[in-house]
Formats: sequence, C-alpha cells, structure tokens
Amino acid sequence: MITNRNCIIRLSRYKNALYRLRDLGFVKVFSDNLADAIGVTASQVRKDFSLFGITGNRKGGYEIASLLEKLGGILGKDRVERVIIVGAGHLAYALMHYRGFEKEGIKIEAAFDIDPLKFAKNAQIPVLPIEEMKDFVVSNNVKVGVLAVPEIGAQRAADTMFAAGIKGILNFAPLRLKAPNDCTINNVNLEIELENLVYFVNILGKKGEDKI
Amino acid sequence: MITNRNCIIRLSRYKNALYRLRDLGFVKVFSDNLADAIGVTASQVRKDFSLFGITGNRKGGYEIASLLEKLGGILGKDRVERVIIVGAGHLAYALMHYRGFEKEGIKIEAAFDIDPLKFAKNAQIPVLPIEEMKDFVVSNNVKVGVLAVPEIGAQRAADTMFAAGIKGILNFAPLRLKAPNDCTINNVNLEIELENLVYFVNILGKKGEDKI
DNA sequence: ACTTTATTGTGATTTAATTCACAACAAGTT
DNA sequence: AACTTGTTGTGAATTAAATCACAATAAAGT
Repeated sequence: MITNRNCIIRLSRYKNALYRLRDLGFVKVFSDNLADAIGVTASQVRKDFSLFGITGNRKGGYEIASLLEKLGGILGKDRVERVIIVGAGHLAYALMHYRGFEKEGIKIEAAFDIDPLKFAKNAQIPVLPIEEMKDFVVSNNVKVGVLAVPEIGAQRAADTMFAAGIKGILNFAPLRLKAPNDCTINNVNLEIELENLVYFVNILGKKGEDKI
Repeated sequence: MITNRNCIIRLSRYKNALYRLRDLGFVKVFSDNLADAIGVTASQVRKDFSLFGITGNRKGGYEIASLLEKLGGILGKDRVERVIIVGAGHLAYALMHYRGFEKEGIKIEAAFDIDPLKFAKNAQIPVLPIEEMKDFVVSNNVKVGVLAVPEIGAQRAADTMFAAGIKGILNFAPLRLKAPNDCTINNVNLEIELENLVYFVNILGKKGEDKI
C-alpha cells in the first residue's frame, strides 16, 4: 500500500499529461516523454509505475489508453466522485463555478451553510442548511467534502461532516483539524503557500521549485 | 541554505501556533508543545530550529516573542509583502475578500484582467487592464503574484508576469508553467488535491494524512 | 553546595525516497 | 538468423529526511 503523497500526486500529473498527449493523437508514450511533461526523471516514472504493477513494452513504451485506464483505477476515477462543500462563501462560489472538476469525474453536489441568506434550494448546485447535510451525505453516499468556512467555525463544521459520514476533507481553514482515525485531511493553506513562496523568492533562484 | 519545502512549511505552522499561544498569554514554550500543536515530533521541532540556528534555553524552553521574531525574519515577515492577482474571476474575488492575509503581512494590491467588464480602477483593491501590470509591478516593487486565469491563457499570463519582474507565482491553473531559472512556481491544483484525497479515502485509514 | 529534574542541541542512526545502472528483451535491420 | 538499437523493469546505491538517544546544562529543590 503506497502512502507516499508525492508519488500519488505524480500519478495525477502523469494522467493529466497523458490526456493531453492522447488528445494530440498520440497512442504510445515513453517514460522520458512523461518525465519531461511533468518535470521528473524517467527513472522516477518507471519506478512509480513499477510500484503499482504498471508495465509497458520493452522497446515499445506504454500504450496511452491502457495507462490512463490503470491510473484511473488507482486514483478512483473509474466512477464519478460526489463532493459537497461546507461553507457557502466566496471560495465555495469559486469552486462551484469552476469548470474543470467535471472532466476529472468530480461532481460538486451541494453546498451547506448556516446563514439562511445563502440558501438556494433550487440552484443548479443547491445551497442547503447545514442541518440537512447528514441526510444528504447518507442518501448520496458522499465520502469527500471541502471545508471552506472561517477558522472560527471550522472544527465544529468538520465534526458535523465526520458525524455525517464524510471520510475525507479538503480543508481551506488555516488550522489543524482534529479528525477520527479513519478520516483523511488534506490542507490547502493559502497564507502558508504565499509565505512559502516568499521564502523561496527571497533565497533567490528556483531552488525551492514546487517539490511535489 | 535550506530548500526543503516541508521544513519551511513547518516553520509557518510553528509561527501560527506561536501566535495563538502568545494570544493566550503564554510567554515560553517547549519543543513538545509546538510538536503537539502542529502534529510532529519534538525532535523534529528542535532539528528544524537547529537548522536555522534558532536556540532556546536548556530547561527553560523557548521564549515565544523571540521565536516569533526569528521565524518572521526567516520567512520574510519582517515587512509587508505586496502581491498581485492575475485573472479577476471568482477565485480572485475570493482571495481579494479573504481577511486572513492581512494578519500575515500579505497585502493584495491589485488584480489584472483582459476583460474590460472586470475593470474597477477605484475599488479598494483595483482591477486593472493587464497592460498596466508592468508599470504597477515595477513602481510598487511587487515580487510575488497569484495566477488565477483559465488554463488556456495561463502560460501567456505567466510570461507577462515574468516580463514585469515577478519572481514567484502561486499558480492555480492546472498546468506546469515554464518559468525562468530565477523564478519560483508553487502550484495549487484543486483537481489533484481532491483526487489525492479520494485515493487516501479509498485506501482507508488516515495513512495519507497530509504529509506536509 | 550538592542533587535532582527537565529540556535543549545535535551527532549517530534509521527510514524513506530518488537515482543509478544494467540485464532483459522486443522490434527493427542486415 | 544473427545483430543492432532502444526501452523497460528493478535491484543496488545514493541521497535526503526524520528519528533516536544522550551529553550538556540550566533551573529548582534539599
């Protein structure tokens, strides 16, 4: 069981690069093409594939269609992933309007908030009272949610999500969430991202280029 | 020169935890308090500090005020960091309204777009034509920018930023930007973040807990 | 003043991730 | 059919990151 986050992120990047190559009409690809595309070494590509038992043809490289299928399977893209957003603020609005999840099989199903002014039961992506979250999550079998509320209410909102059956949270609130043992938290902290960027800009050069 | 991104991110987290402790009235802190606060080992905390020549008192731990000052210096928080946003869409709007950068000394100075409908020269954070970016960047000595345009225009927009003198980009477009050698790119790819989350939810447990 | 206790600071060790390097081999060439 | 070429697949080596473990030592207690 591979638990190296960077490795999994590379798989996503390979997949994205492969989509492009395919759309350009390519059928086969070599490890060094993929390596160039995402900025790693060819060894790294082959090792990553090897870790997941993905093989190509010696000499012939890899068949793109087959690779995409295998990567899709590993990353759980063989079905549509239903996602909710908790907190219907500006960020939620941006995510709901982002056309880019769809092609990745990610479907934002609904947003939830405590503010009645935000409710929009009949919108394309409905905004519902947070009390309705549990029913919604259970009946739609949602496992993953985005947490986009202010820091002050974040832990409470997360707890509500866990209680509803959510197993993974993409957390935009700038704090460390406490979570049950079988749940996963991925944090996106924009202050920290910018701060990090400033550090690497300051120490000059691109030594700190996105290490992922 | 430390170029371990995770290490730098930890410094930011220590800093955030320290702000809280300070606001709670604490004056001193031990490595294991900080470790608990951000979810790493006490050794890791001390090693990180040691790497940057930060020392405390044997027995007495670290003085919070002094630690904050040193971390601030390392992370470039001893002055306000001026930042621009390129692309005035929903995400830019969310970032411009986010009250959370301010306390970190991050100031969003302006946004730029090609669409005249978006222009708002006199808004609190002005939205200006992209042609004005270079002048703005030069005269305000901006070094860091957020790239929040659709994938299709992202590389061109980035090139404009580099030409204007931007040295670091926080890139939300889902592609690998080509950048000059002395420039840093940090990517935030929400499709990939969600895909990654789905992977770790699927392999169950929280093995993949945010590795940063 | 001496002893105990608690904590740092860091060299040594371990673990994890990446890169190297090359045998295996498929496809094409003579 | 033998030879050449180019690419994979992976064990071995290397590099990087994290953890361990303990001497050094400051503060508190006796």
